[in-house]
Amino acid sequence: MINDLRHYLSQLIDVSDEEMNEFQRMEVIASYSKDTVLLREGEVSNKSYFVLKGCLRVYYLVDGEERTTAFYTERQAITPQCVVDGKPSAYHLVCVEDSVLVAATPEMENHFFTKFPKFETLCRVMAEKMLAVNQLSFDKYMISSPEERYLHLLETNKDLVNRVPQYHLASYIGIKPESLSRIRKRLAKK
Amino acid sequence: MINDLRHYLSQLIDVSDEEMNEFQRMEVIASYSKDTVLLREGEVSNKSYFVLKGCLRVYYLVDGEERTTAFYTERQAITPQCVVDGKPSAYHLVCVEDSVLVAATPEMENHFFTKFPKFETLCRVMAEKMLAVNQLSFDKYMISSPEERYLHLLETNKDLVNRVPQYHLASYIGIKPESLSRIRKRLAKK
DNA sequence: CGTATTTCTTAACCCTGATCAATGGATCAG
DNA sequence: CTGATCCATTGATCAGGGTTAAGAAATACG
Repeated sequence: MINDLRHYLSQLIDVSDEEMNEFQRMEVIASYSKDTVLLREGEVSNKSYFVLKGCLRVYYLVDGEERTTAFYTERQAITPQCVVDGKPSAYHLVCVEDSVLVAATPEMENHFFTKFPKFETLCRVMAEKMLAVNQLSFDKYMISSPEERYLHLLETNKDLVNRVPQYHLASYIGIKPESLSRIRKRLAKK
Repeated sequence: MINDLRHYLSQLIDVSDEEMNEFQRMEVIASYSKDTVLLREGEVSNKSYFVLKGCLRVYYLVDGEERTTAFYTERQAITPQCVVDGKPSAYHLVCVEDSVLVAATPEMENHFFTKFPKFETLCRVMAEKMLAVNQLSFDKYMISSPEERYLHLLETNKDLVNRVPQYHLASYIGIKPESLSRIRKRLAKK
């Protein structure tokens, strides 16, 4: 899997053997089986993740009900809010599939940034891009109806639709599984 | 206003006269009157903004109707997506009030980062924080009803409720002005 | 295989926000 | 002061998602 990481990074910047060896030494890559809980509501973790393989899901517990707000698949990164502010996490982070992840703490990152400064520039640029992308997704969500959100998912993320159960997707687009069923039926008639 | 900026920055890092003078030289601070359009849908701008005073609004045009997705007030920053990806902007950015803003291009930022590297670390950390905050707002929006969103606004951003017209707020929480009126009426009865 | 469990679909009825239309208040220009 | 415009409110009716309950389909597992 380290080669997947190298391949991904090499598309963004030049990476040396030395740098990749440092990744190896820090033992940041690990496998997690399906349903592994990476972060529980109320916990304070210091781990950020980058998905090399698999799929993660973020959900909140609202009146005992799971409300999914995000999925993370290959080449996506998540730094839980508790890593940034040190407060108990408001949500759960779990593996929807068997997954291979890069897991790093801020300390490990700083160690790495000091040794290889260009990675800090990379991370700043990536964070800015992710912020812009996230803002855009947020906007799209706000200006769309559930039906439009489902169609948008089909267009831009068909992969995800096939990988996760529909009741998770329903939650993700802000409705109940029954309603997603109805929407699918409506759309099929056209 | 440069002193407001200095005061803000000094809460985060040590700032020297030399650094503030560089800000002056770059002429990044400017005033904009109410209703000024900072960015139009379809345009490609290279300007990022930081609000020293006033209020900005982001909106999309959906079927000829304005759909507000964000407000930015004092000490908030916005890097429009077009600055990051160079594609035409999907939204409009306008001043809701007379505003004083820091406006910078990526070139100006890089110039500054090269001269004063600690600002790059500051910006990376801020981008990461903003990403976490934005993700959290997104989540909150997703798991809330319009009524809950309005109550949440009152709790966390009463200031904004008093500064912008209700039909903008209604759009922001995803409903029509008439519905916000009804929600307010419902709530008043309790 | 066959059974259990999980996931998806359907139906009836309810509730909230959308739509359309009208009204009243506030603000502003002349 | 007087329209004109903008904004907030109200009412009637409509559409779409929520709720509840049942059953069908798919999947897992002994």
